[in-house]
Amino acid sequence: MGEETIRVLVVEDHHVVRQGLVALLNVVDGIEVVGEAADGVEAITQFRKHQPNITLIDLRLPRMSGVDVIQRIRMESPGARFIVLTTYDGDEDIYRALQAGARAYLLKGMTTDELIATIRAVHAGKSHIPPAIAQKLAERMGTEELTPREFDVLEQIVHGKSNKEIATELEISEATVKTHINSLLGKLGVTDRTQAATAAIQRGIVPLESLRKPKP
Amino acid sequence: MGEETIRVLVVEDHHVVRQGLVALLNVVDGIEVVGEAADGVEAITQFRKHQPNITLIDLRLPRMSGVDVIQRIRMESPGARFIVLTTYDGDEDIYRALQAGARAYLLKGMTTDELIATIRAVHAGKSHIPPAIAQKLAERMGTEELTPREFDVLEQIVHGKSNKEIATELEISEATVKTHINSLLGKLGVTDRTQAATAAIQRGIVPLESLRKPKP
DNA sequence: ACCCGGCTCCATCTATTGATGGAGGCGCTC
DNA sequence: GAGCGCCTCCATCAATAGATGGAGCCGGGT
Repeated sequence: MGEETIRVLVVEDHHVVRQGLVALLNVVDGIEVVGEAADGVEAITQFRKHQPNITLIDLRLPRMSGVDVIQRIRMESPGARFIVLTTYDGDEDIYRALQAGARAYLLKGMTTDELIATIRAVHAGKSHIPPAIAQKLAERMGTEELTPREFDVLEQIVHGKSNKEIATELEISEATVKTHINSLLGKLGVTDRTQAATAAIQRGIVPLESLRKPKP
Repeated sequence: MGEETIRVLVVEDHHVVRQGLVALLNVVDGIEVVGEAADGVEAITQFRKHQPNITLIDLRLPRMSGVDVIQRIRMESPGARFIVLTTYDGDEDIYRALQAGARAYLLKGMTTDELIATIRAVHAGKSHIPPAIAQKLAERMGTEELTPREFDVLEQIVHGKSNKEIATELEISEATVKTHINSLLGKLGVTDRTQAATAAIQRGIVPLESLRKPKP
């Protein structure tokens, strides 16, 4: 195995980073970049077109998230192999990406050698999760899952809503909002809504980007 | 002007991104990468050693922040020219970097052509701030400055402390804490501590990284 | 059928938070 | 030295937030 050239698709929205990656990989023996995509939708198009052996993918993408792309492609091509490549290390994203079927998770701080070694390893059928990431996953395991409703409430809290506003927004009573808050505080291991908000952001449960714009 | 080769120093902690940038720039006519640094301290060493015309620098660096590096180097070499290159667009960092003397601020999403054009422009003595960034700066201008004490309190709020805990931590009375909170809420344009916390994170006033570890 | 977990609601009580107005000290600037 | 902004403290009040315990409904699984 590994005799043939490894065909790679690079999905990354930052032009310079993507072009840099392509430049770096194309000079490596046995690796060929067969396609590039700058957003999630393009990623799927490019995947179908080139059927790469390995897809190097960032999770933060315009139009469709990396996690969604992985899920979607794996439905069509269960054998597809993904290496997640990202700067961000929010626990939640790591978890979701691996759930979706990513074989490896690399932070952008790794060396070129590590990247290449990982590409070869994953192509050979192996998985690779760095110790630092494995650590976070282990920590996460202890964490209880939030119920859908608790998640809704948490989202509103992060967006700065009061209990009354949340009640109106979700069309439930304020008492129920408090009930949900009470249980999510417990699950997150925090003691008040402010801690819940920062924890949610820090762990990537609620994306920071959702704060930028007021809302429709 | 512009006859000679532009000597560039690349400061970026992510290996693949840095190597990608170097690879991209070195094939450009009239630009030569004379040095690389992966953290703030190394950046200063490399600057002294190579005296580059342009320093391409990320703000998020280990050991010493990009803003500190710019300030430090500008004290020694007031003519030094910096182009800030970052993914993150927290208002506060933009402001501080430009204050410190950066001539241009680019997001990593730009194209290679834009990057090269900016390097040439800055070398020719011009400045370059993209419209999106200028926009944020303008918005920021309307914002009142927080006093040192208000900042201390805000920091504690983001870290999930109660008023009582903040009072103890800062060795002031709870009443004083409330006074500070009241005025910082006004300055931030929010109505409660939870909104203050998310706003602080979103605007980059309190770095998200400070949440990772509890603290000594 | 029974049980369990999630979602809903309720009432009650306490603690925390935020608003307001007033007040003295301190250091800087005009 | 008068004025100004910051920091400190105080008291008081109203609004929110959080804890607790109890309750009914529904859907899935044993």
